[in-house]
Amino acid sequence: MPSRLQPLPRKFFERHPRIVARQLLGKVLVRRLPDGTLLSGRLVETEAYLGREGNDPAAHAYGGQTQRNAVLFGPPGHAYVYFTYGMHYCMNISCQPEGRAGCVLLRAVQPLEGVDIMAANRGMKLAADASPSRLRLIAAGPGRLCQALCIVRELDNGKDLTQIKSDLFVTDDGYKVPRVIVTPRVGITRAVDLPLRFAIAGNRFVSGKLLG
DNA sequence: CAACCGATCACCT
DNA sequence: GGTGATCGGTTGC
Repeated sequence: MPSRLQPLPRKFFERHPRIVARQLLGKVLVRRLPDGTLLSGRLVETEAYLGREGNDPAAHAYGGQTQRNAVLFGPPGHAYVYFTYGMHYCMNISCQPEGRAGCVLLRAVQPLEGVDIMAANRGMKLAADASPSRLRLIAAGPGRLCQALCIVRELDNGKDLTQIKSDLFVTDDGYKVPRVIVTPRVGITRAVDLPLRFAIAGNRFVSGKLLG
């Protein structure tokens, strides 16, 4: 029961985004809805974005602090949720000590609890015998992940994910990641070659093609 | 299947 | 006024 477990502590997120992105693989993202319903999924794909000192032109923090990206410059372990392409949210977690703006983008989860509700949030009707390829469409990709878990900028941006009472957090259920694949990041036009995308090798719930 | 395109808007220059 | 850390439908090989 991931829900009973503790949120990962702030120290977990205080490290370099590359380390945090790697270490988040296999952890469980938990969302508690207002009515108490639990939605959760195992993180199978993440991307690191570096702070200013990392000289990462693909990162939102690259141009310095603005109103939009202010959360990234705050303490680690907070949600940075932004709206893009006119219709999608993306969720990141701030990393590194306050003042340094690294973060990790959550790109995909393998649905665990509340699968039917997450599918419904995505406008899908799931048959009882839904195939893996269909289950994949629930949360493979940062926009899908947010839609499935009801993550929106208006309510979730800036939320502290390390509080025991938080309705959005990451926890460790003891799962061991068998093998990790590292690739360049997806959907960016600058720093396209940096190997900062991490995924669980062979996992079907990763966005794009099956890796490893 | 890969490639392309349209949707649609917050944000920054 | 241009540009996206995207998605899903359509087109065409």
